[in-house]
Amino acid sequence: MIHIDLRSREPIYEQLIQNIKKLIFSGVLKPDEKLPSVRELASQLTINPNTIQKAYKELENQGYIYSARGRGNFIMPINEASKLKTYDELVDKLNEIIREANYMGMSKETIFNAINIIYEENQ
Amino acid sequence: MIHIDLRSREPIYEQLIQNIKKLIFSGVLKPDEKLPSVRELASQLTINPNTIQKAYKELENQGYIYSARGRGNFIMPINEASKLKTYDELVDKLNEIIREANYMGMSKETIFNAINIIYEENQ
Amino acid sequence: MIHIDLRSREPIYEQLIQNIKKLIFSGVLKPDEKLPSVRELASQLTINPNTIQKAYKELENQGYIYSARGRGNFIMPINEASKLKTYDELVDKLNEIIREANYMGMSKETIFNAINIIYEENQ
Amino acid sequence: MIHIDLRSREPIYEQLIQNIKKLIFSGVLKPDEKLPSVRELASQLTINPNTIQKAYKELENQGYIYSARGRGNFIMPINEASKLKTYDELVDKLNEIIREANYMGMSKETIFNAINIIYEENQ
DNA sequence: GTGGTCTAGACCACT
DNA sequence: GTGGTCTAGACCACT
Repeated sequence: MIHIDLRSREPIYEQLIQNIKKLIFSGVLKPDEKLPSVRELASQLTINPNTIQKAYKELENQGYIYSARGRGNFIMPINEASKLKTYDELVDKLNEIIREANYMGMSKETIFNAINIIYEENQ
Repeated sequence: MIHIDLRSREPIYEQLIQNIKKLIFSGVLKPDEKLPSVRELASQLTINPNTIQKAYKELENQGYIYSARGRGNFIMPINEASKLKTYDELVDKLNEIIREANYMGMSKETIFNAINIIYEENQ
Repeated sequence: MIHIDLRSREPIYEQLIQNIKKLIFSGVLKPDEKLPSVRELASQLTINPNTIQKAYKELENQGYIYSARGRGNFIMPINEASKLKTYDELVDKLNEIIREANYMGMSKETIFNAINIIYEENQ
Repeated sequence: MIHIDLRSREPIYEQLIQNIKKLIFSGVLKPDEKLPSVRELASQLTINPNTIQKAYKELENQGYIYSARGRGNFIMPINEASKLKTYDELVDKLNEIIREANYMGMSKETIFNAINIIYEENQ
């Protein structure tokens, strides 16, 4: 489920973060579900436990998981308020993308087409 | 022209990068135009020159400016190759946004509405 | 009574701890009074029970509440010893605050003014 | 200048953070001054470089220092806006302290006396 | 030289 | 068993 490219210039812990986020967003990992323990995932991926720990810590800082000492790491459930916060953040990111797309000469249609294709792929 | 919110939790050099990108995207800064020197901008904004340097360096890495030793930093002109590269990168970013939006329960319509509003604001 | 800002960057369990402390300090929660059960408060606030548990555990570690297995969590009564301990801890915290205030160029008067205003607000 | 108690329950990296903050607040470390390199401080204190790195990273997150790859870590200069931000944060902390002091039965005079003594000690 | 990432392996606190 | 901290030592990117 988790794929790490050890030859990539992207740090392993960053790849781990992106992988786990995808699993959360796609619903593979559900709210309050327990993540593999640091050691377990480390041996599964043949990656050092410290690197897993670093990724989990960062996911905790970003609000995607929570950790309970002696019990493990768990997926943070979403609620209405966190939805609003995320909506604001996503709109900010969309704004940046659209400004850059405009500068690069892409039309509004190009952007809408791209998004339509993404929605079809994600279905 | 550049507004830095020193009370924000966003690092100053990140804010600088975003500010300069906005000036590039909006056409205030034109291809091959010279940016203020590190020292000049530092004294203007009463910010540490090292912070300006860090922002310029990152903008150079991202391909938005180029530096000419002894002459200064300049806006990188766009060409077809950079357009294609940027298009691919923007689609990747859109993909991430849409995955997270889906997870947060936002409909396709919500996203399209947000984008329409952004286009109206940017006009 | 308890207000959680889910959009804040402050972790929810930290906000919970601060909220419950306020209720203790203001006398709303009295010594030996029973706190809502973990499940009860979780459903009231539509927050994950694990988060409530984490906050209760930390309040217990800090000496503000005690837990009686099978009966629930209760407000810890204060005694002379805990007063002395708290006094020393508060003086340590004040010391840190004053050192940072000095560094930031705030005068002694600024600090005393701030404290006077706080006392008026808390009346 | 930096004193670490290896037998303390407080993690070494936390002690390091507090020590460096004190050096900043007392003016021993000045704005834009270079901190000892990770390796240098590690060998000075006979502590592992990773632990120093962790402390420096956290100080960077908290806005007290900034890091420049290949050059070192430096003290973040203060400015008017960061003063305002800090003022707000310190008032929040004072508020918490005063609420707890009230609860513990300490009078306003007790608090003011404590602060006066702290100011005399810091002179 | 310097920060950033990573491995291998250990011990502690807490459940 | 599990997360958190720490040591010892290595390699890479950047200045």
